[in-house]
Amino acid sequence: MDEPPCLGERELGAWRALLSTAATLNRLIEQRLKDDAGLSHSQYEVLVRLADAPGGELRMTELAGAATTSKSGLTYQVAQLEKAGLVRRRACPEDVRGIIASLTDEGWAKVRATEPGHAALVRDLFVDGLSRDDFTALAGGLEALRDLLHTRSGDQAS
Amino acid sequence: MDEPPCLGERELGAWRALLSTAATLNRLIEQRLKDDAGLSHSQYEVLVRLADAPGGELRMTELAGAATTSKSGLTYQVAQLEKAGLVRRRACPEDVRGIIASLTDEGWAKVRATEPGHAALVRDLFVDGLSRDDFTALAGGLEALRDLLHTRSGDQAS
DNA sequence: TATGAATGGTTCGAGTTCGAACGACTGAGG
DNA sequence: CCTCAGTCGTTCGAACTCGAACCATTCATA
Repeated sequence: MDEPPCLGERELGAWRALLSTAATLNRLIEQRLKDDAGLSHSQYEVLVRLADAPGGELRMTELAGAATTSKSGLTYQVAQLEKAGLVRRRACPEDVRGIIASLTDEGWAKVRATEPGHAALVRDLFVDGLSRDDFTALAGGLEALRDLLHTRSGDQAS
Repeated sequence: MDEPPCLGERELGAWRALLSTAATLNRLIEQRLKDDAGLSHSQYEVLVRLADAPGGELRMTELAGAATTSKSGLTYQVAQLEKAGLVRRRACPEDVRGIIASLTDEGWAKVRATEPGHAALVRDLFVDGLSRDDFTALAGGLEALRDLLHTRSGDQAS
């Protein structure tokens, strides 16, 4: 009944499954994206976040907060995207420190062109592998975990 | 009834939750491991795989197959671990090409010293966040997905 | 035995990632 | 008006990652 000092079979298996699944999925997605659109996964994520935002623009901090990358990593990726002509950067009117990243026309076009193939692959690899019920359960668990971790991440302050 | 060309709310949410959860979890684990033991997450994974294997040794290929990293990445990490004195490499008696990586005494000690704290953190962040039933469902889904992807990954041959 | 395909592991170069340190700016409290 | 803590985004150096190219060796087949 008492908690063992280390993880049991069950927990360890689930943990490894999470790591392994995420890694493999990431690798396959990355490859497809590279072949189809010449984008890395993180670059594509940035583009999609922008496309989802009103007006296709977002401040760097908001972008970094939602993303899977660090502040400095975001700076790098946005610079790459700007070099590629997919994103433009401009000053934020309300705060001189702020920088707003916004999609160019070319950026919009790239997102529209890339999204269907990407979505199809995600569906193929991730969604269609499980029964409807299993998928629902998985989705629920993941979202609960994400929310939990999100609150946990912001708790460093005294 | 027909599948939409793009992912629905439901699927997209789950997909992002998976990416976000894995990334955050990885970051927190990495940090703890670095502070506690001076190891990166991938290094720790290599050590644990070895500790799980009979005799604390495994051939490079077997190690790479199970791990979340590529062949060349593994070479690099094992070299780091060897420099740190935690792992030794020796020739494989049955196949001159092969290399066997094995834990040193110091490697065993490191694993034993690090595991409890690591396990506690995984339990805290990953396992204890969900109810027993939710966790079981999540684990089942993840393991099914991993197996599916594993077969899918080996299908490149004609 | 010879030959060609496949495997095991390393090396190499380019790209990506992170955290720490930084300069610029804001906003609250005296 | 000052000052001082906190925020915004960038820069920097070091570490990590990957795929492709590469030898050495094995295995299958003739």
